[in-house]
Amino acid sequence: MISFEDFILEDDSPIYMQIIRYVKRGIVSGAIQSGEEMISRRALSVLLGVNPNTIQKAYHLLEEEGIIRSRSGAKSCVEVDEAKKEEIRHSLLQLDTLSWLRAMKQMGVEREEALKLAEEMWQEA
Amino acid sequence: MISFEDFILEDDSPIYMQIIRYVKRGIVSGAIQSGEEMISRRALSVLLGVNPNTIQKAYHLLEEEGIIRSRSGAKSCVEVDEAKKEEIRHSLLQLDTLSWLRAMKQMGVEREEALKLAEEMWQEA
DNA sequence: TTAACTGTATTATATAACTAATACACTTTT
DNA sequence: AAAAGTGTATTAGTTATATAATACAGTTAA
Repeated sequence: MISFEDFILEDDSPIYMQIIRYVKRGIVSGAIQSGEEMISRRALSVLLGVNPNTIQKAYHLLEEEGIIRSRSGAKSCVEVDEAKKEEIRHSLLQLDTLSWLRAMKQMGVEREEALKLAEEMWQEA
Repeated sequence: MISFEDFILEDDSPIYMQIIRYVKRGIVSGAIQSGEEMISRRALSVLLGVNPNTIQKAYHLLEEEGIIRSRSGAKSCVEVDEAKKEEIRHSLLQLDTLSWLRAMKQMGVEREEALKLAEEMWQEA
């Protein structure tokens, strides 16, 4: 079951967005596999100290995106085929990297300097 | 005068935050220098198609952070010494890079793969 | 000096994000 | 079968974000 063990709340974006991001990244890494059960909405709300409705919003959106499947009464399950996984992987890698590169460019950081900085900070991240 | 020429609205974070980020990054790159006049709140609101109060919120926070100075009736001015500039540069580089590296790690991307991806995408960013 | 522009402040409204409390029907477990 | 857990829904309230319409006093420029 997906336990959200290493999930940490940040405060830059809405909580339900952070939950969606966490699940998507887990799917990309392989830590979350198709067929796995999600932790229940109530349990996750207690675990994160967040309102159940906020979790419901995240799960509902995940279902609308075709990433999880829910049937009333039972736990929700992750359900993604290889094509979906590759689609998620591609879009996340692209968007995250682009926004970092644009930040560096806007700050006038040279390519080599940016790469060197990333290389040096890798282990502490 | 700081004209916000290349400023583009994205929709992931609040507009007033994006404005603050834009000014800070400009200071780091040197595109925005201490002593320069800011575009007026009203003019910027027209330029971005955004409510004047939203601009006022951004400018007010920039003043609270000790980045601009305002006197009633005259245009606001950027006012940052070298120490402040270095502080901004350090925190922005650190935070932006850390969040990208964490994203890569959460997706199970190896260090070499991440660096290679960034290198390849540099020009299109 | 006047007119235009500027920063600042106020009041009102709308939507999004989050919390709170509760209810109902379905599934799983005991 | 009964209890516990589950997805789903509803209603209400708070805070943050953004818009809208004014107003006033200080500064700048004609």
